[in-house]
Amino acid sequence: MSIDIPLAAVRDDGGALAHGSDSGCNRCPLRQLPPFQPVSAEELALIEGLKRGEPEHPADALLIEEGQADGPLYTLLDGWAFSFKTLQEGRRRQILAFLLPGDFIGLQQKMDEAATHGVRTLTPVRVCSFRRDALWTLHRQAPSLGYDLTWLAAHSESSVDDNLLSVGRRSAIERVAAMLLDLHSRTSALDPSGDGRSMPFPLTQVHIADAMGLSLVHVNRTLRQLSRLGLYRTCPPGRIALPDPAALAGVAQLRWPLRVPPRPLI
Amino acid sequence: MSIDIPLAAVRDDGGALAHGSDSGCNRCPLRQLPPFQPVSAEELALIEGLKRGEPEHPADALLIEEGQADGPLYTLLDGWAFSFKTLQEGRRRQILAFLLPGDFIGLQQKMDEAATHGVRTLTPVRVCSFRRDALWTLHRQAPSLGYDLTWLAAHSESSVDDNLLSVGRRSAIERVAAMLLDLHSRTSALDPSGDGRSMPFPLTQVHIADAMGLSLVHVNRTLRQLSRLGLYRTCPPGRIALPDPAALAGVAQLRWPLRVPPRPLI
DNA sequence: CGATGTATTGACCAGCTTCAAGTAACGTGG
DNA sequence: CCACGTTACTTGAAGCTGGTCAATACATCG
Repeated sequence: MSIDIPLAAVRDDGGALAHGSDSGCNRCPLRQLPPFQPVSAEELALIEGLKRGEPEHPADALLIEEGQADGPLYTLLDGWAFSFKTLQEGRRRQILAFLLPGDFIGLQQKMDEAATHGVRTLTPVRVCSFRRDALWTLHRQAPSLGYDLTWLAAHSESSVDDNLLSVGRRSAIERVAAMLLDLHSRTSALDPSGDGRSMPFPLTQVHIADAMGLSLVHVNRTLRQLSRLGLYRTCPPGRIALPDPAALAGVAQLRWPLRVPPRPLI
Repeated sequence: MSIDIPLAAVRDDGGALAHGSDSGCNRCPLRQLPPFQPVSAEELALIEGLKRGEPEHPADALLIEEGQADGPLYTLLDGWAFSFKTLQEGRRRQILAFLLPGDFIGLQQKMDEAATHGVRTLTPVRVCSFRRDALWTLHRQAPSLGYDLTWLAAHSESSVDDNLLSVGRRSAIERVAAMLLDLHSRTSALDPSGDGRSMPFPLTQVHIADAMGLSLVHVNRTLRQLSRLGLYRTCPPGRIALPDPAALAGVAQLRWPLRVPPRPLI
């Protein structure tokens, strides 16, 4: 059994944030990375004013519970997570999207009375925690950041769209290949020093199955098949290698390379 | 039953609601319907200023093409449409969501260089067409409407989330039942004078198949099965009846009734 | 009155699920 | 340090859900 109490056991080291040009957010290592668009000093100050801290959560922790009424608002700083929905009791969950550093968490839940999907960590994570009213304040005080929020919401859908296309219309091997490539592209963009062939991979085969609408057993067979084709290899601990991404893209019915658009970071 | 705090703030500082204005948008019949939240006179004026017209399109018309660079921006006023993605050549499309009056079309495409999904009409439609720069103008000049745009984007994902849950984790009969109930709830909310049992239904079985990740043949068998169970009946022309929605919800593994939250209309 | 699109049904079979069993890796406590 | 529990991974066998192919019926519309 995992720890399922969203806010318990979380240490929040907020309150000690500097408010100057040399402040914390300005030195946020994420902002230096190529995928993220620059922001003005004013925007940065506003964001920093809404920040509450950088709590950490362990692996396999529930950040947002399905149906939760007034959940948190985060930007994922470090680690992996995923959003999911479940059908009734006991039946397997459907993973909607995998969340990587820079992804915004809780937007959807804040737009509704109750969270329509849950969010759970895959690895230990560090998040940037925002005040409960951050969404409205961002919109009101900085239209450009409000626009960015709409951007994030729209692209969050885009990611689910891709997943739905896979689950609805691709065969098992195509689905798995497409998923591996998607994660490969996104992690590569976040790690300019990477070798472009191997990547961190904290998912178990159960996660792949839950994301792709497949059974665990069949995911295993499919991965073995990709192995035999020389398109997939595990390189412990917690990493995998994709020796030939272009060929994998051929299997996935995907045009390569995948586009990773520049994106706002809030 | 509580309204989200930021939303309440939006409405509070919005000033007097539009009552006596004689403008076109004010008389928009959609705005009178219960699912749609009221807007202030100022907001309404801004929206109206961005409006370009109310073009009509025939049935089965492509409103947005996949990959299109600078597409249109609409609110659907009358008729049905759907968004979709396709894999390569010849292979069947995946329908992502069905669009009903009040739904915003083109938001996602405006947030990217190119449309990530296409949009096609199901019936003849009338749309409210906006200027190309409407999104940014709305955010800049009326934060409350910018907030509404984020709301619309988030709920657009929510709809795809539901679909993904169905396609990934429900059996054929559960999927079809869930889809019928979703459309039933949404159309009922838009038609207070309806009888609550029958609804307009412009979809063919091919559309159902494309939305649910099933083959046409199997959709047909599934509908016949629901017929035999007394949960589904066609009542031409272009309508269906769901004699027992609660029982159908049981089949779909869905709690009934479905919540149709009050929503912004732009 | 063909042409087209939609619905329906049967026969066959493949992709995937389920069930079952066994292996490997790892951490924990005696 | 090893026995044991736990979790992840692997493989085989059997069977079901749903796909494909094919044929027919039916309606609408030039």
